Amino acid sequence: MARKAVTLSDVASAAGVSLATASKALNGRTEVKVETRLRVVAAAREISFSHNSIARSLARGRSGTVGLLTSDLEGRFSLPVLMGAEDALGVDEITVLLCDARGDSIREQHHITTLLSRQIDGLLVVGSRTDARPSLGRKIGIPVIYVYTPSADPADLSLTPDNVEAGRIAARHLITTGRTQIAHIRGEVDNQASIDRAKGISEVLGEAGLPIVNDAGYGEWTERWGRSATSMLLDGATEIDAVLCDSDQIARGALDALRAHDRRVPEDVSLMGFDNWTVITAETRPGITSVDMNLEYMGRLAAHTLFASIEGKPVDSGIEYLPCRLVVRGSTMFDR
Amino acid sequence: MARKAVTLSDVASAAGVSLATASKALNGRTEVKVETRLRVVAAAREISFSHNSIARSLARGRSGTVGLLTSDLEGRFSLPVLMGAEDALGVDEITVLLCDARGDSIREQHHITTLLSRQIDGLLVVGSRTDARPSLGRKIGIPVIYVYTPSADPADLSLTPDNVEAGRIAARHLITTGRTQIAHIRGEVDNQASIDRAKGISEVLGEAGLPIVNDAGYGEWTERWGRSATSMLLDGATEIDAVLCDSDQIARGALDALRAHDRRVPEDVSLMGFDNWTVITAETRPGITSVDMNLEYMGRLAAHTLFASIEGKPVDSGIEYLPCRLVVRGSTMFDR
DNA sequence: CTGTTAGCGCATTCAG
DNA sequence: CTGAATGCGCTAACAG
Repeated sequence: MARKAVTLSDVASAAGVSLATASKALNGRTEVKVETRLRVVAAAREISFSHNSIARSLARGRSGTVGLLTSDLEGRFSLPVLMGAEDALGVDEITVLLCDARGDSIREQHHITTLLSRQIDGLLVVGSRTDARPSLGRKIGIPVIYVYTPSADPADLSLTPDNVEAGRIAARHLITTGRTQIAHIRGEVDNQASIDRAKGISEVLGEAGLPIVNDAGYGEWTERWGRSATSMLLDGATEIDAVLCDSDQIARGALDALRAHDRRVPEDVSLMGFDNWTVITAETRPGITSVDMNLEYMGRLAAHTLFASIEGKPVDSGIEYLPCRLVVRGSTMFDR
Repeated sequence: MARKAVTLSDVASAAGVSLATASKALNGRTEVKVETRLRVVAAAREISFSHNSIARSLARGRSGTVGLLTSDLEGRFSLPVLMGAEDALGVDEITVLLCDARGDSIREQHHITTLLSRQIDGLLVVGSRTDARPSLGRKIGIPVIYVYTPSADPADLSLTPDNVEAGRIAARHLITTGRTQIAHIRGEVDNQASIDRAKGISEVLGEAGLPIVNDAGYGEWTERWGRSATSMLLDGATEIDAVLCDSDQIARGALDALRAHDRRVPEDVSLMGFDNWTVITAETRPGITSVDMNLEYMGRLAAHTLFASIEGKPVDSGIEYLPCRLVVRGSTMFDR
C-alpha cells in the first residue's frame, strides 16, 4: 500500500553494481561504460525506481525549487504571471513553492523565512501593481527577480510592462483610426501605470498636435467610475470622439454610459481600455479594444532568467520594460 | 554574501550542549531542562540559525509539503480553492508545491511523478468543473483529496459544492420574492453543475406547484449565450417574471437582453446567476443576485482535512457536498 | 535530563 | 571505468 521506498541501492544490487556506479549511471555521468549504464537504467525501470529528490537535494546542496511570492493572488495580474512561470520552470524540472502574502508585509517576511529554510534556489516576487516596492535586499543569498511590481532598488532585476509605450500604442491607434478629440479616463491617483500611460499618450498626441481631454480626474478601477467619468465628460464643454480608459473595467463602464447618452461606439465615439482582460473586453458589444500587457510571457521570461541566474550566468539588473500588444476589437473598428 | 550555512551543530557548540540536545530543545521536546532550552534558543537566535528543512525532511521522512495539482489555473474556480488551501496550510507550517496540468493528462501524470519524487506528504487535486474525473488510484501511497471536481471512485474523498441545494436556494429565493413564472437558462449540455441545479430548481418549483420554463435549451457559459437565450425566451409564448441563469456571465448577458427588450429588472423580471463572481455580479446595475459556492472555504476545509489525514487521523470517503450561500443584490430586490 | 551513535537516500571524492 | 568511503544537516533511538 504505502510505497515501498525503492532506493538507489536497490537498483545497484539489482543491476549488480555498486551504489556509486548506479548513481553515476542514472545521472548520465560520462565515467560509466555504456553497457553498464544500460544495465542500471534497465534495472531501475524494472523495479520502478524514482529518485528521492529530498535526499538528492541534501547531497547536492540545491533543492530544485524556487519560491513564488505573490502579494495578492486574487488580483488578475499575479495569476497570468504565475502561470507563465510555472510553465517555464516545469520544463527545467524545477518546481514552484507558492506563497501568498496577501499584501501583508509581516506575512511576507514570514514566507521568505520559510522559503529560505526550504533551501529554494531562487525567488520570484510578483506584485499586482506597477508602483515600485521595497527591495528584499541582497542578503538573501539567492537570485531574486521582481515581476510586474518592480523593486525600488536598481541593483535588483525587475520585469514590468512598458506602460509608457502602452500609452503610445493606444494613442497612435486612435489617431490612425481618425480620432482627434481624445479623452483619457484615469484610474487611481498616483498610480504608476496611469502616470506612465498618460505620459505615452500625451507624447503621441503632442507630436500630432492634438489636445488631450483630461477633465474627469481620477477614480477607481471600476465600471462605476467609468460610467460616472464618462457622463461627466459628455456633459462637459468639449466634444470628444474617443475615450481611452486606464482599465478594461473602466472602459466597460464607459461603454454603458456612452450608450445611455446615445453615442454610438465606435461610430460616434471610439473606446479603448488597458490590460486586455478578456472576460471584460471580449464579451461586450462591441468588444473593447485594449492593450495587452503580455503577462504570461513576462512570467515565462522571469522564470527563464531566474533559472539562468541560478545556473550562475550573469543577468542584468535594473528595471526591464517589456513590450505590450494592441488587441483590436469592435470598439475602435468600423468594419465587422 | 552567500548565506554561511549556520547549522545545528554551530548552535550546539555555541550553547555548549550536544547536537542532539540542541535539536530537542529547538523542537520543543519535553525531555530538556527549561534552562538549557532557553540557552539553546538564545544561542540559535544569536547566530541567526534557521533549520534546513531539506535535511529535516530527510531525517524525519516527511517533507512538510503538499502538492496542489490543478487542471486549469486560468479558470476562475481553481484560484479561490488554491487561496483557501494555501492559507490553511500555511498555518500548519506546510508549504504548497504548485502544478498546473492545463487539462492535459500526460502532463498531469508527469507532475504527479515529480511531486511524488519530491516526497510530498499529501495531494490536493482541484479541477474546474463539477463533473467527476478519474481517480488517481490508491497506489500513490499518500492521502489525496479531490476538490471541486470529484473523483469517480467513491473510495476517494471529494469535496464539491452542493449544486442541487444551490438550485433549491435560488428557486426558493425567487418564490419568496413573489415570482411565479421562472425560466432557467442553462449552461453547457451534460454539465453536472447545470444538471444538479436544474434538479434542485424543479424540486422546489414542483413542491410549490409552479411551472419551469426551460425553452431556451443549452449553450455556453458566456454573456453572448445569455443574451440570445433571453431574447428567445422573451420572444416565446410564455410570459416570464424571473430568469435564473446557470452562471453570472450568462446572467449579465440576460440583463443586457432584458434591458434591450424594455423589461425592468427587478420590477418586471427578476434575475439571478450562480457562482457569485463579483467581477461580474457586483458591477452591473442593478447588481446580480447569485449563489456563492464558498470556494475559498472549500479549499481551506480540504487543506485541513488533508492535514488530518497526513497526521494519520481517519477521514471519510465519498463525495462531500458543501453548502452554498445566497448573495442578494438589486436584481431580485425591490428596496434600495 | 543529556550525549552518543546511527542512519535518512543520495552524490562525490578518491583509490583501485 | 568501478567501488568503498565520506558527508549533506538533522532526527531518533538508545545509553549514560
